[in-house]
Amino acid sequence: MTASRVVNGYPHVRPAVREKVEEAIKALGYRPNSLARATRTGVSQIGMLYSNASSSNLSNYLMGAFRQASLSGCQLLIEPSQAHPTPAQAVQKLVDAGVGAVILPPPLCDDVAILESLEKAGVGAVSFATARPREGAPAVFIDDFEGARMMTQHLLDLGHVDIAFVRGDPAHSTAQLREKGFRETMAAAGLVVDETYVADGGFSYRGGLDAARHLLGLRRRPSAIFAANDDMAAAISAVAHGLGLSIPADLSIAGFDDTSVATTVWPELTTIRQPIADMAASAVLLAMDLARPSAEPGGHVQAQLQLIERASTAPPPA
Amino acid sequence: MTASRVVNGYPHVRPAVREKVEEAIKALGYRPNSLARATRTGVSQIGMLYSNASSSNLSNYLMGAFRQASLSGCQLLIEPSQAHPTPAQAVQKLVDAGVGAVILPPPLCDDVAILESLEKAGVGAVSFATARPREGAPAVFIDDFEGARMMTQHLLDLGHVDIAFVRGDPAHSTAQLREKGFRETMAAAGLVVDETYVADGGFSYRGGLDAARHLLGLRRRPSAIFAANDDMAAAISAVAHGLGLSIPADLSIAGFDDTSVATTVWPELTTIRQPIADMAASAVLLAMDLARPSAEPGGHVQAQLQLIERASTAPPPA
DNA sequence: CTGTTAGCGCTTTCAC
DNA sequence: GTGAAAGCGCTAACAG
Repeated sequence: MTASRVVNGYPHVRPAVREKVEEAIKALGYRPNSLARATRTGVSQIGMLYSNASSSNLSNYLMGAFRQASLSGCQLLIEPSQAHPTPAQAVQKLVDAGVGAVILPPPLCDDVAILESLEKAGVGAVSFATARPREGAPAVFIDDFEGARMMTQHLLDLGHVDIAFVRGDPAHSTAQLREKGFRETMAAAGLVVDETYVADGGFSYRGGLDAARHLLGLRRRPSAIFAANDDMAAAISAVAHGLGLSIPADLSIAGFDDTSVATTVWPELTTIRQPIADMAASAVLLAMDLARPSAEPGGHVQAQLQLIERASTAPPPA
Repeated sequence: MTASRVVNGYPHVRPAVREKVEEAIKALGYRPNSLARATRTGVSQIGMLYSNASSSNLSNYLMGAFRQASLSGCQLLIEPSQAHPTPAQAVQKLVDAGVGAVILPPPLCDDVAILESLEKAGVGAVSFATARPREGAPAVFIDDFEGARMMTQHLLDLGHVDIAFVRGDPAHSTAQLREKGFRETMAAAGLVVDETYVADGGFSYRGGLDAARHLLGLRRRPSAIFAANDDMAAAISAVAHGLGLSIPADLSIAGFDDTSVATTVWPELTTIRQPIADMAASAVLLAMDLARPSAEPGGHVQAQLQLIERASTAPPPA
């Protein structure tokens, strides 16, 4: 019993005893059995939706979530939201399966109807990677505005002035914030954004292709293009190569997300990394809190962004 | 107890009773608790290595494995093999963690040294997606030769004659088999493979770029290129676009694997789909068998391949 | 064919 | 502060 307390870091154990237990743990190579633990604590299943949309990030999302679930001894039920006619049905399936809480990625995490039906069913929801976390609702998120600001500043610091921006899908709140981050940073540097330098890419490779053709066909070509995600940045890279431009000597390209395509294309993309796996792990933890009867809702976790400098950006041509 | 027998589909239960139990299960919405089950059956942890190499397939791999692990109530320990100086150390870490069996993707599944050290440690190994399953060793795999044959035949049926091939990393046994499948199908059609039409791509996007530059720079350009995986096919597509070629009107491109890039690029790639998620699930099942004391090794599971016809292939230009 | 007993590894509760 | 008792949901082994 005392050993249990030590393992769980509970108080009311004399330091001397605690130390002895810890020694024994090491000596015996003891590892707690999270399955057995779960039988007692009764932490049930938690549901996780996913949409193929952010498919490059999917593996990190799954990995982080499952690793945490393993550690915490809870069961994760994953459900592809597009396998159902409507996302609401996907959520319903999880509720019927008896999950204690649900993790909702965008755009579901901003869907009021789904949130309400969940509340009615008494099942908690954790918003994952939402751009606007709501008060009193558990959420894990990043600061999209700040990420865009960091990247824009990076390009500015490199000496770029003619910077183009490729927008994401305006339906996603993240896309709006990233654009805002770009615009305000440009303004703060005293630069006016030429509207022909802002193109729509819809977060897709295909959209990035179109945007790149427009941008690189301009009389006065930008010296750098900042795309709101990596898929679009990869498309821009492909088009630029096609036009015989060398990257980054003739053109700098920057992405956002640090998904696997960022290191697949050549040269590898300078981008903003979101710690998706850690974020998913946090979401599982929040969901487990929610599933407990002692539900104390409202935990917010903001993940740290990081600028990853790779080979696709450099100072502008002289 | 009788209920337990029914749930597990054991014999020695009168049909009438079985039916009654099943009714009750339905009426009560009973769902077995796989965690509790696992405490009794003692099915321990099973380890799973992964390499970023096939990163696009990673999410399917993880998803299939975790879903099965959830169902079977076993814990999955995943370890990125490149997080360690040598793959052997990654395996060792899992062994030290106390896993009962390990799932090995390529190229680890063909590494004799690793297999031997595992045997010495008394830990079973399941080969995942190996090209040459060994007798007496559990494995789940596909017929790479047959997949390459299917695709080559598809191009042949479309009317192509000048078909180029982009090889994978020759260190992977799958790469060798895919090339063999291509060559033998061409030979069977009475066609001689022009060696300038066979290029190395090393399974990477970068390598595909180089191969495409070589192939599309040839005096007599092939009318179709078959790449041994989707990453390389995507690279070829990018280069072709750059040269102003229209796909598939001027050039057909085919890939292999049906990873997410196949539907990311435009036009979407005709490719060979492997049911990675199902394969991973099978691997977990095999691993669990292995972890039990009653170890009856040698299960082989061959997964079914499917040709996915998308927009990147068409008859050759007139 | 069916039911009883015991126990998996852990934690909650409550005595001491 | 510490430990004894009980029980989570399930199944192996045995008894009837």
